[in-house]
Amino acid sequence: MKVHVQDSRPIFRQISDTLREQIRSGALRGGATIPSEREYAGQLRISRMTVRAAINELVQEGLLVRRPGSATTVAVGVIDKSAEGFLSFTEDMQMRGMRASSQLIECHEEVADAATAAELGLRVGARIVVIERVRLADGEPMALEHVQLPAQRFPNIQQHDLAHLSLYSIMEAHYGCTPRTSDETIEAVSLSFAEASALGVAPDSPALLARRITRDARGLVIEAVKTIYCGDRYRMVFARRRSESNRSES
Amino acid sequence: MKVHVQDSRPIFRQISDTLREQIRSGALRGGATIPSEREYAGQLRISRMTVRAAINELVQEGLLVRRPGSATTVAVGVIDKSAEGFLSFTEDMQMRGMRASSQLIECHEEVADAATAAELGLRVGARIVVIERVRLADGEPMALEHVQLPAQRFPNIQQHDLAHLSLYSIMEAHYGCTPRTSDETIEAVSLSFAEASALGVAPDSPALLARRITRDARGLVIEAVKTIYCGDRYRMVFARRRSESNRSES
DNA sequence: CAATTCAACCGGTCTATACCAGTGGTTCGT
DNA sequence: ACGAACCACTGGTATAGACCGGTTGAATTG
Repeated sequence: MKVHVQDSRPIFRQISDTLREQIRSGALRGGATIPSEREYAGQLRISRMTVRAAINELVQEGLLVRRPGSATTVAVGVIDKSAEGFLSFTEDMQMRGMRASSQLIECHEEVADAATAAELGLRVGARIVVIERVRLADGEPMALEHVQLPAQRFPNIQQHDLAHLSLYSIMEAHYGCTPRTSDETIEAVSLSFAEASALGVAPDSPALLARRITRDARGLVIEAVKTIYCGDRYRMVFARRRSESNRSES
Repeated sequence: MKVHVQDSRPIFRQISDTLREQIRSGALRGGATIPSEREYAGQLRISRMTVRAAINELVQEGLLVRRPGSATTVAVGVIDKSAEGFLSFTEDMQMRGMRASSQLIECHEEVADAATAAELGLRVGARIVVIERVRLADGEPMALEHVQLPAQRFPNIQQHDLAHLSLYSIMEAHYGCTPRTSDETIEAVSLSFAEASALGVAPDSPALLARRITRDARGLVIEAVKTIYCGDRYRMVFARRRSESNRSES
């Protein structure tokens, strides 16, 4: 392993990126012990604290496990980090190796009622954009999606290609808005006749109803989404991690 | 704020705990700016790096937001951390203010078939413990739970009070085993006649089927759980966070 | 040989210091 | 009045050293 001064990344990130790559690529197997912090420091001629910062990142991500008094090892059950956060439908399908697209059913501005305004953190009467789409995966109907956005935050968002682009990528590219946190609930429901016919399945089929409130880094609500996933076509995948009660220096 | 030498916690944890409490209690509102790192350091007569370690924890948890060149502020949309990890059924119900209990349907040892052995990371033929329970919340049937454990890791676990205790608390107290990561899938299904009658609802009712593989800190599988949640009684709650592409020193 | 001791090594915490790159307000010159 | 330069601040990164308590295996002792 080497560190380069001309690299724009900070040293500790160069190290963590290298280690991450070695783990992902399988060069470092699960359970393998990595060299000690002092060894890295001496080898690379950098401070031990810098090495620790690098290793901290990977411990954080669940890739490494520290054992005081003993060596640091590569975690065995590695969590797929992409499944840890939350994804837009487009991203979700991409991850499953499918192509996402949409049939636009509705897209208009309207005035927020009390409940919606509360959800989005707006004043009653503020304008919102409502987007309703059938979401397709490789051309097959997979879900019904109902999105509400604050109109002021995303002016003229209707003009973009809502049939093929990820909503999050549009937000990020054109409005400088990055989704950061979400509160989500999931329940099982039976499809109504209208929903079932839109998805091309039998009425009363079981389905997942997911509601999501998404916020950006400042804590502002950027969308309220209600998605109905076809029960026999969609399975939601999670990778979760308990925070250790015995936290470390972080 | 004060730090105490006689406190067994490390200094940086004393600080982060205090700050966490101030945020949770509302003494520090969302959006409020906290004193600078150098100010804390001077005030408490400790090193700035120690202050950083404390603040890092809270940034990590999404409670604080750093803004280089400017102040660190309390995050606005605060994620409920208890909903971020994964919970045992008992913990889940506790969080909702309900009392969890169980009706034990099955509890026996058996030999793992190929599929189960693979799930639990055991050799085919290894012994496993199977626990089947109806999970009740405040006395009402809420879910059907099917748990498989490696028998070797949890000898005589059948002896414990599986009707009232959290499985995780038993694991932790008697086997020194802490759940750390989980891979989970959730789908919508219709209840079979048997399942419906066990839960006391109509057949073909919609339900959530959750499958979970749980691992400890070493990456060893400690349980494989299949839970069927009654659709009209249970709603799954998540708080999720996207990792920022622009990571910090951590 | 078994039990104990001990030293080498591990990560965990903390200090004091240094310099950088941004941010935002003040001040100065036009 | 207004832009430019400056400066006092913020967090971000990195250094080199120190001490602690736990782990482990080898050396020593009974």
